[in-house]
Amino acid sequence: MKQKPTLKVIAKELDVSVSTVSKALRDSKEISDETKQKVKAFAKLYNYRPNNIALSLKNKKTKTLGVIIPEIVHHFFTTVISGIENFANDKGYNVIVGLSNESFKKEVINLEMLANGSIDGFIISVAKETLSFKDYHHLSETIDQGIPIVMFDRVIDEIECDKVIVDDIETSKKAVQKLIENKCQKIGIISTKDYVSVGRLRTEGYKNALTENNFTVDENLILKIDDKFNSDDNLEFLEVQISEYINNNDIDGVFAVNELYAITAMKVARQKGLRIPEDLQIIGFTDGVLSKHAFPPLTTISQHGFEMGEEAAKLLIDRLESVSDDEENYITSIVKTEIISRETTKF
Amino acid sequence: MKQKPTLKVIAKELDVSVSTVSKALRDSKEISDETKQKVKAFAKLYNYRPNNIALSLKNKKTKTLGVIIPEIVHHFFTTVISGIENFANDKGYNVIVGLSNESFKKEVINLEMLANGSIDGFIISVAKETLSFKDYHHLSETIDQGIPIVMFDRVIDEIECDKVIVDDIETSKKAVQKLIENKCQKIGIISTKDYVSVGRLRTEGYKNALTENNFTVDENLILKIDDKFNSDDNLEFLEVQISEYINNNDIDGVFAVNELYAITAMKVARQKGLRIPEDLQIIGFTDGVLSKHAFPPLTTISQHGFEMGEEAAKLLIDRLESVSDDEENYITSIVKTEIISRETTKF
DNA sequence: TATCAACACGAAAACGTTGTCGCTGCAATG
DNA sequence: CATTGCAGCGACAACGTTTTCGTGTTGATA
Repeated sequence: MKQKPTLKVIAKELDVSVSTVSKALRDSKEISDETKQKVKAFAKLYNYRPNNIALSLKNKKTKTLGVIIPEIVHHFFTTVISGIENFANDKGYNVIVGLSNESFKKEVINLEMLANGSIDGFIISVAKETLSFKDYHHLSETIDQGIPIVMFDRVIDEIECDKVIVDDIETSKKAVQKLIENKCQKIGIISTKDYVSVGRLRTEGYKNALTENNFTVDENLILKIDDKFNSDDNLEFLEVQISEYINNNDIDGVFAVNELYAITAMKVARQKGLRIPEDLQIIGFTDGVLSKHAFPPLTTISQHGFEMGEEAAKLLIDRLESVSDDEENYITSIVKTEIISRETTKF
Repeated sequence: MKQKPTLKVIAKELDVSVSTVSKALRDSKEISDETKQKVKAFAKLYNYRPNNIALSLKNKKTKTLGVIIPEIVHHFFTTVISGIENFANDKGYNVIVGLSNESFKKEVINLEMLANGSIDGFIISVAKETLSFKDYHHLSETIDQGIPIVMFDRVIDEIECDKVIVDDIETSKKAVQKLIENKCQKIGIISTKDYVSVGRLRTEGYKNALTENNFTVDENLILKIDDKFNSDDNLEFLEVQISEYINNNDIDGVFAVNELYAITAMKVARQKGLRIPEDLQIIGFTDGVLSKHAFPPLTTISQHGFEMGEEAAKLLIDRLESVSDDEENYITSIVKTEIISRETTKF
């Protein structure tokens, strides 16, 4: 087992000083070509790599981004991580991932665990529990300490920082508009409780589309699922709620606020003998594996998670590397969405 | 913006030495109760947290694990990460994620980027390209430098290190056995090229099951998909291959080496007018969202990714924290699999 | 009153790196 | 020959922390 060589051992071995070795490796003009050759050859031979930790300490920069998300077994979030990784790696940054599991406490712990010098900045999608508690002190304190945060998807209006979102209102309006154009008469929405910002906004877009087309908004057609935690754990509960909803309302079009809700709606509709899209047209949100491989393939809205991730990473790194330190000049970046028409809608 | 306080500023503020502050905070008995109170109160007030980087440099331990996987938009891998995170966090470790995108070069870069002191050890599932190139120098060199590696799922026999796998041969044998018991007469397998260890082993298990039941092994029934890269990029290609395969062989049972192959097989079978499971029974490998939400729900083998992740993290942390430094004493941990019977098999 | 332990604290080194500054010796200049 | 200039290198501080090893003061004991 070869131990990693340090400047010190190279220096001793070559009988020069540490500073000389350092300078030689960085091609300083203070050092003679002869010495440079010697040092570089030796360094190469022993596969010298500067110790990152020492550099971090000296530079007060870790070149590492902290990403905190509610769950990782989730297509959208992993797509975003991909985008973050892609951009960050290109810029020489590493990505360290923390999972909140939708829990406020775990989110706080994760933040504190990393905010002690381990990372230069955060990219966060906040936990549902945090949103429902409305307790954001950990976030504002982090920003206060000079560690920048970029929020994506689930953002908090009260906190000032860079944000990356889709235009939820406009997007869901487009989706409902499509349902209307497809001759749906009675259109429902399967959404989340209002404390989840995306759910609230998408419901708003749904309502807007209806009123603009002279449909009356029927609150009975608005289902707000209450799943505080990881949705995979209470699938039956979800199914029961959606089943009741579909049985009680003879809708012919439904907009679901995420993929899972849409797929579940398809499932219960099929059990009820409804044909898709003849009897019921469905549009989902977030284009993941499920939508693509569902039967029939689900018409859905693509959030372009990869681009969101890239954009979030770009905003964060820009802020980290900007010398001007212009706080309060925060950017909210809105990434475009797109309806992917597949087979759960007539057109 | 409050800057993070250091021991030095606390010391200056309280007019004591840095050592005194450090000792007071760590409850050293060298320090009087009075001073301790004073220091602790001040530290709390200014929300002092020891700088992790400085600690890492001093202790030569980062308390960070590097996880390198081929892709992250992938149910199995994210499940494993969940397990790793879960275990690692409990032990006070962070997890830094690197993506190889199935590329040898990116795997090497990721490894080098982290092996300079940023992490204490690696958990890796190697890229397909690495497996096909058979170039493992980056892995052996890392181990040589004293950085332990734990491999999972896709492992390399030639490299000595801790490993976490499922018993692929035995598991796929069980699956095929089930197909046989379900009265299938002509059973095929959709696998990968042989350089992917899991594909090779699962094919072996398939053959074993057949011969043990006095079936003849027909090489035409063995489809070895050649997808060197991210499988999502060439879905059509995949579909074409599987479609040809199913059209040319009138099989009534098929074992697919992963979820996507199984789902695609279902799709082309449906297009061909085959009923599932009446005309064709299908078993997949890796229980992900697709299997659960497919129509009909797919019978599949659960690899227990979460447990694999936990086990990998455990092996790595055990090795990191073991004082005895007993190299060569490597463990290969085999986690149990389980057949989840759903509706693509008769029983 | 002299000796000594106990107590409470400070100085300094170390982890690996970079950059500033200063020093030495040699060549070129007047 | 004396001065200057510069090439080439080393010493040292600094980043923030922990820990070892002093060191000075106090109070008690002989």
